[in-house]
Formats: sequence, structure tokens, C-alpha cells
Amino acid sequence: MPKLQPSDLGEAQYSLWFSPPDGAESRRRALTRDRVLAEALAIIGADGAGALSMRALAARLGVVPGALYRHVRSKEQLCDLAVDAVLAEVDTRASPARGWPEQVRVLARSLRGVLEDHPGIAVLLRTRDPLGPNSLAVAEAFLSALQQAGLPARPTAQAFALVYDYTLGFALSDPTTVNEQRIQDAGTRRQLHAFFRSLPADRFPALAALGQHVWAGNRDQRFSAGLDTLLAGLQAASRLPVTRQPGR
Amino acid sequence: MPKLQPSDLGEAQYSLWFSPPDGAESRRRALTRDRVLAEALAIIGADGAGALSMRALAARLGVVPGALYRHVRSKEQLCDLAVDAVLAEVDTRASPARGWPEQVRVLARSLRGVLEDHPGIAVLLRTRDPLGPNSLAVAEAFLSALQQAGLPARPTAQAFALVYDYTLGFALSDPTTVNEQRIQDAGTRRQLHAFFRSLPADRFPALAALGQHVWAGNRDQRFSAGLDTLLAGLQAASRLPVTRQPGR
DNA sequence: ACTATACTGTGAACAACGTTCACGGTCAAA
DNA sequence: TTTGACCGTGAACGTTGTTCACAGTATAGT
Repeated sequence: MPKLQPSDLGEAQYSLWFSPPDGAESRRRALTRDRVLAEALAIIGADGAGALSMRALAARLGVVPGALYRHVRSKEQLCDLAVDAVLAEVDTRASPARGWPEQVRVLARSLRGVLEDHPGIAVLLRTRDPLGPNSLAVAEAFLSALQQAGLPARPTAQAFALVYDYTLGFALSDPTTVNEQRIQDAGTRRQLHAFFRSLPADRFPALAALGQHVWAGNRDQRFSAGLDTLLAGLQAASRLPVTRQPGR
Repeated sequence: MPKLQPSDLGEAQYSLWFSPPDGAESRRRALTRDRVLAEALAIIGADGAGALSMRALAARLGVVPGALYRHVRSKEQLCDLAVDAVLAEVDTRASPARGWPEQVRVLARSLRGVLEDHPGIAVLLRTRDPLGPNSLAVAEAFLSALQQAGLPARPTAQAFALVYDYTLGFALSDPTTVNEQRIQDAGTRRQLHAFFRSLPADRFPALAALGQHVWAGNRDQRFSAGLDTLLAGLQAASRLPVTRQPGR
């Protein structure tokens, strides 16, 4: 019989407090794919995708790194699962009352909100190809809204890519993306303004005048404004249903 | 006196063959920041930004990894330098004859071409903030073209962000971005089509119908089409110079 | 009720990564 | 000729993702 160590006692008592009842879940497998995924999302949400390492994840789960590979094939797959889990939060219910531009607007806003609630996810979305079920649901929602514009198949698909890429790109340029530096508080903000004011006005006249407006401003309003001009372009195209080759 | 080893002899003779003439350049410092940068760009161009490691770079330069740090402060700085070096290839000369939409078109096309000529650079541009001289020159060119639309300062800056983000996002979704998988040859292409055809038409009707158009098609034409609708939206905005708050 | 089997976490190891640092050797100036 | 600044070497540290034989437990089969 092995000696009972203090840590064993503490562990046994602690785990006895809440876990044992259901029995079927916790007698052995303390680890589940869901628990691994949830903890990975917690890390990404707290410190960005760059802070997600298998070892840190295993430590937070009180487990040795190699154990994770019983539930996840690789870190790549973990990231794919995390992306799809986050995309499940996007509200893809159609709002059939309003017209298609408003539907697209609502969808894009929801997508952006979800992506910025989980910093570091957008960069994964750009890196990997989105083929999970929830990712497909988002694509389906956008496409079915855009279909109502009455455009041919290919322009409709391209319009989706346009809106989707815009939203992703915008979320990706979020200054709070702790991922790789770039966190931009009020201090670095003022520093940036000073930088733009300091550059030679004869070589960079437009930048000196407009630079502070490029990276500044209310992000909500910036997103909506960009989305509106994008939708304006799409609406203009939808009014000329005959697609002439844009000429090269 | 140290023993002369065969490798020493070979080295001496070999380097005597071509390098000595100018003298001032090669007597000792075989390594230069420029040589490091050039080799880094070669690696990125050949195998993507993910394949750029200090050790591989050092090996290609016939040097020990630590030697690189005499010419570059860190890998981060190396990436910044690489990005700026690539952006120097963008043709930022203004073409004053045509109107501003055409100028923006030309600029965006040049930027996309350069980015896709150097796979793996776009992802670095998204990760780091572009403050190098050549990056600033690109921004300046876009802004000075967009200024001719006659919009107020903030919408002009937002229009720049829109066009810039679109171009970056498009280049970023290049299938040949060997960076992290995703290389998409004819085989995986057919596989993708089969995947879209295989998914249940009752749950994903729009995706089943349009999926193959989303990731397919002539990239040049796709880019131009998206850019055109984007510019159409901007032109529409430029015709209503009074900016009413877009409502929230 | 006992055995066999499948499953799962452990511990150690491997290869590769970015980065640092004392040590010499080489060049240019004094 | 001596001094001093520069620069590549070699080795090391700490980190990363991943693999694998091993041992323990829970479940299924008899």
C-alpha cells in the first residue's frame, strides 16, 4: 500500500466535495475534449492566441502535456476546434422582415462582436480554412441573405467574400489583439499622433494631415461606415443585373 | 601556430577566387544586414514566412545562429525590415492624368501584385504595425489619391483603411500562401468541390449552390470585381459631401 | 466474480526554436 | 607596433510541439 501523502489527502477531499455524484463522468477521465477546449478558449480570451501553448494548457488542467494528445490530434486541430466553438456564438438566425442589406449588416455586426470578444481568434480564422459546422453556418447565413439581392451566382459568392473579408480584416486590426504586441493604450496612442505630426510634411503631406484619423476614431462607427460604403457598392451592382465583364 | 586543416585550405583558396578585389567590402565582414535581409526574403518567398527561422537563415549564410544578432536586433526587427523592403517594390508614382478611382485601382493592383509575389509577407503586415519608410510611402500614395474625392478628413482616412484592408485581406487569402498549410492545388480543389456538393442541401442550401464559386474563379477578376464595388460605394459617398452620422 | 481488453494519464525524451554570452581572431586607427 | 573596436564561434539556456513505453483504472465478456 503506498504511503498517503498530504497532497493525496487534500486532493481526495477536495474532489469529493463536488465531483463524485454523477459518477460516470469523473471517476477517471478528469480530462475531456470539451474541458480541453474550454480551457484553451479561456487562455486565448485572456492572453491572446499567441499565449496558447500545449504546456501552459496542460498545466492549467493539472496534467502532463502529453495527456492532451489523447483528446486532440495536434495543436492545429485544437485551434480549428476553438475557432468553430467561437463561431457558434454568432447569431445566424435570419431576420426576414428587413431587406437583405440590413440582414447583412446585422450578421456582420454579430460576427465582428464575437470576434472581438475573443481576441486572437480572428488571426486563426485567416490562417486556417474554415470548414467546421459553425463556420459553415455563418457562411450559409451570409449567402442566403445576399441571394436576395438577385445577383447571378458568381457575383453573389464574391459579395460574400467581400463582406466576410472586410469583417475579418477589421476585427484583425483590433488594437487590443494582445496576440503579437500591438496593444495600443492611450500612451502609445499619443506617441503615434506625435509620430505622424513629426514626419516631414513635404514628403508625406497627406499622411501628416490625415494620419491621425486613420488609426483613431470610434471603432464601432468606423466599422459601420466602412460596411455601409461596401453595401452601397453592392446595391449599386444589384441595380444593374446584367454583369458585363469589368474589362481588364 | 594552429594546424592547418584541409577545410582551412579549401576556404582560403575558394574565397580568393572571387571576393578579394574590392577589399573594403569582404576582407572580413562576409555578413551584412543587406545580405541577411536578402536571404530572409529568399526563404520567405520560397517557403513562406513560417519557414523563416534564425537557424535556417544562419545555415544558408554559412554562419552560426548567434552571428545574425550582430546585424539584427531580433527576429521581430528582421520581419519588419523584410516587410518594408518588399513594400519598396510597390509603384507609388502618381498617375495624375486619370481620376482618383483609377489611381486607387492602379495602386491597389500594384500592392496586391507585390504581396502575392512574396508569399508570407501579407501575414506579417497584419501582425505588425507598418511604420517603415516604404510602408509610409504606400499609405501616402493612397491617401493623396483619395483626397481628390473631396471628402472630409475622417471619411478619407476611413476610405484608405477600407481599400488597404481589402487588398491585404485578399492577398492574405491567397491559396499559394504556403505559410500554414492551405496550399491548394487542383487535387484539393476538386476535393473542396466534392465537399460542398456533399453537404446536406436542406441545412445549407445557399452554400451547396454557391460554395464552389466562393473559393473558385480567376483571382485577378475577383480582386478587380471586389475593388470595383468598393470604389462604387466610395463614389456614391463622394457625391453626397454632407456626412450625416450613419445612425447607430 | 474473475479475467481480459481498451482506455488514459505519466514521465521521459527528442528535435527545433529564439536568444545570450564569454571567447578569440581580424581589421583599422593611433 | 600597439590599441581598440568590431564580428563570427561555440556552447549553453529556456521554451516550444510531439512521441512513446509504461502503468494504472474502468468496462466488457465469460
